[in-house]
Amino acid sequence: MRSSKQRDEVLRVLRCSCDHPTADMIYERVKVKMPNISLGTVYRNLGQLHDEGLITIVESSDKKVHYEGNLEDHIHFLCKKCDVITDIFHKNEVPKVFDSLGHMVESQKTVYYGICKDCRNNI
Amino acid sequence: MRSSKQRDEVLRVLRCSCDHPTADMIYERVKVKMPNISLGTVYRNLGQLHDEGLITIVESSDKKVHYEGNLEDHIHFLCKKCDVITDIFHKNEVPKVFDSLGHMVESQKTVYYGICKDCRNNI
DNA sequence: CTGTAAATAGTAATCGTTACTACTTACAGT
DNA sequence: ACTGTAAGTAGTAACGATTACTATTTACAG
Repeated sequence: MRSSKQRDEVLRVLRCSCDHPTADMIYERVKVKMPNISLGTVYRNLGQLHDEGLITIVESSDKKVHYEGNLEDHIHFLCKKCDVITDIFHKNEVPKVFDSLGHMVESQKTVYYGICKDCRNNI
Repeated sequence: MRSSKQRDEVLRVLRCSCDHPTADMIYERVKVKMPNISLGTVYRNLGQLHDEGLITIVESSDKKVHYEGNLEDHIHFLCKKCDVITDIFHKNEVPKVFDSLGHMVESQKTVYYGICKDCRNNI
């Protein structure tokens, strides 16, 4: 992967975003410093950064893909009314944290990511 | 919500599916018994069933929404090569299960769902 | 420098999902 | 049973997030 100013700026913007922006939101923020950047460039670089493991994709309620630049291990609370995603960093005190934040938890999901047996053998 | 044969069939198909089908896959399966059903009907009923909490949405690697009719509490393993989603029901023995299945886990995500403080107060 | 392959801007195309419309159906009230 | 009506449906058009394409620019190895 060659270096590019556009990709650097996309990554910088995402590292500075504490919300979980979509490609379009990132596009608008990158345009502040790079008015001529193309939306396609943002999409391509987000894909590359994700492939490299430098950013992650966050599940959301709308149909758009949300990105996150904070790689620190944490969990998400997703409000089903306003769709806001809240970061929770105190992993070991989850019930206590939700209690103090005032959020009402209704359910939870855990997903593991990796490579399955078949794909490992068929390389 | 009034009863409808189409919605009953969509739910029946999803209850019998052990994979995690998309709206289009469900459409094809429902068409076996109801050849004239409309794709829009499938989408609308999937939305209603989800709103009623009778089915759940599963995160996936492609851009499509995957549905699940199995409400039993379990976790998912998502292969990043073949995108197959595997159900894991032995929640308390996760590392052991992955070991015996031969899957290589690289990362995990936990998401909590509910209603946030602000939305609870603004009702 | 210079050749080249990757990256970009701008635009067109794709396709999963929603919206719309005329028609049908479930079902509550008579 | 009838009937009014509002929800549900089939079929099709529209939408919009994402991807593909193309001519041009840029990074960088030799």
